[in-house]
Amino acid sequence: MDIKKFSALAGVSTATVSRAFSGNGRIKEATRERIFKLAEKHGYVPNIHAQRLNARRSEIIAVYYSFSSAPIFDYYNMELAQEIAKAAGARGYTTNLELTQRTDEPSAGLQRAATGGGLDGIILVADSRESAQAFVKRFKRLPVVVVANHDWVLPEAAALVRIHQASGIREAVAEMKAAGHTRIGFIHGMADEGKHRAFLEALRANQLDDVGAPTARGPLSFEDGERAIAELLSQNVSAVLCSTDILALGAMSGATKRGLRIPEDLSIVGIDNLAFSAFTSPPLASVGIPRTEIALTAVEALHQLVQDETAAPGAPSRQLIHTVHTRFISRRSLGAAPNG
Amino acid sequence: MDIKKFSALAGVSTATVSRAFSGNGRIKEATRERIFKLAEKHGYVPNIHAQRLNARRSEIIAVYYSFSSAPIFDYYNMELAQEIAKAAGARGYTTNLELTQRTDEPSAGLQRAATGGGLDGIILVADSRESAQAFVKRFKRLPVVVVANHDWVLPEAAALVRIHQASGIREAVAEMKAAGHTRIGFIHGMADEGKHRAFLEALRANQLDDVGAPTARGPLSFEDGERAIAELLSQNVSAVLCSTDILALGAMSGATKRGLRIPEDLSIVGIDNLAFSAFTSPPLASVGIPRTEIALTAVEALHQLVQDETAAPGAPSRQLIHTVHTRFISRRSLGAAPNG
DNA sequence: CTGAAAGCGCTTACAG
DNA sequence: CTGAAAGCGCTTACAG
Repeated sequence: MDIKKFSALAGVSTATVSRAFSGNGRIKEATRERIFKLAEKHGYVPNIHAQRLNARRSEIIAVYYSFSSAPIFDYYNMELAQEIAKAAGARGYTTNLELTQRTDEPSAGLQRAATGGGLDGIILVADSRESAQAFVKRFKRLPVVVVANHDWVLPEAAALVRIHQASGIREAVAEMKAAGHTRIGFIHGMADEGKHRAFLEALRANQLDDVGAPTARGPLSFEDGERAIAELLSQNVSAVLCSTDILALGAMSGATKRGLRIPEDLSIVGIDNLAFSAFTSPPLASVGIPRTEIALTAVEALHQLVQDETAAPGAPSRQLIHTVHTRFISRRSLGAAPNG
Repeated sequence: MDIKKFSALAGVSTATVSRAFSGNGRIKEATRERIFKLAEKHGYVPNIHAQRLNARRSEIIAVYYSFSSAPIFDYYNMELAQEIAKAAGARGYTTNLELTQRTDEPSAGLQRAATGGGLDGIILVADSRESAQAFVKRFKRLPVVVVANHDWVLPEAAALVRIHQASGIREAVAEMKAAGHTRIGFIHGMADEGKHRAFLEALRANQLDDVGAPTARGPLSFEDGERAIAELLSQNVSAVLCSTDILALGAMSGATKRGLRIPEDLSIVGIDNLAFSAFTSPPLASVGIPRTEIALTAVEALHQLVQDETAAPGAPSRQLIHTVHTRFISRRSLGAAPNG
């Protein structure tokens, strides 16, 4: 049943049917109602592709993750994707779940949709400036919002949502200091120079030794965390900040295996505040990322770009920059220093 | 740049350009190459909505979760959605990430897409027969694959992927028995009658008391697990099977808080085998769900339905039923019974 | 308020 | 192998 058959059946023109469904143009309330009733009865629904073809708009966005090396679609990113999908849905957009094996090579589906009008825009979650830049360049014509760590400057991006990791990290280090820790280690994640820099700054701000701060590489998995903590323990740390909660959980596990109690013998703090981090044993103190705020901000920014593009196609617009702040979440894995 | 401008520019008809891109119809290799070069140069890409309008096909599917009460889009479902998106991508489909607040009311976007031709099909992950039936009825015209627990019969569903929870649960109980456990408790999740029944059967199969087996309700969160384990501990269990890993983690946490060591004093086993369950402390023994197999099977089945529908629209086809088996994954949270 | 008709950007029988 | 033309199912100026 297409609009032609249906309009004949309803005894009106296709134009009238179209107006009834789109809400555009004047139409008598009575006719509209009659059309709706009939549509319901005969199961007529406008074809969405014909509408999109006309509108040159799809109401679909994609969330894409661009990483500097291995692709990670881990819990953190899943939770963020969820929030974005929710915020996008509230704005009338459908969200594509994009997963890809190669970080430097968007999937064929994404490519196709993005260049062929199948996507109104993309929210790019990127962990390195280079990959974000490459991505933005590749999809020059499409509205792209980049969600990024704080200290990036990305002139090419039309919109930028920056996560100010430093605020939460500063709070975390202050808490550690307050708990009597003076020798604090750091476990690296992927492409986390920003976090590490913020950590060093926080040490200085708290009159702690930043030059001699013990460091170990993750970068990614629970096992990486287990391995890394072993390294750090030989360097006599009493507390460790980890670049991600996953690494922190690995670190807790590794320390426990070595017979240490957390937090009595060793304090561990993560970054990300995953949903389950509140429920590990002990519960993991972590730097909380405001996912909902990030999602809302990114979707609003994208919507703005889409609107602007509609209003004045091709017109250069001012870069939108938003910054969201992180906050330390205190939990039992951070305790008093052993002999403080 | 549309096909008209571009074909003029290339000095051929729109038909030829179309054939170059679609791969349908004969076309001289040389012309095709020339067209590709030119398209690359001028940035011409066929409009995807026009193509879909013609094809009456979108190459988009949705994964939808239908739950008997509160909506849950937890780690388990996220991991499954990932696998489905991956399998779908390999088949050329894009996957929509559907999240909804009301379980009985698909989102407006899903509704619209599903009925307006925006979706080729839906993979429905359902935890109750009723909700699955209602869903299938609602989207009568659309290919729907239902991913469900084992013992469902769902005549309305065109395709069914059944997760045979009983096989893994049987193995789990056998292992507990082998470890000397004779009094095994169960923590309920949501809509998990199937799992519970399998548990009772497994007890009987192992000559254990199924009538007196202590039981507590979850149903959902870590906290639920913490609460439930407290109930069970007063009933003198030495091992507990939990309906989900999340509940199991809560149970471990609750038991630990009460001063019990796992597995020395109490053994805990989950169901789902989440990615992080291998890394909790102690690592959580669990019934593994073959997510990749489920995803592949579901996508293949859906693809099959789509193909059938294309070949013979409206023709009733045989119901596709696949069963995938679960398996017990042994880890440290299951140990010898205290005084066995 | 409603309709006839052109147009959105492709594809595909049908001819050649 | 290639082209002219009708068609996919809507929308929207333009008239009335």
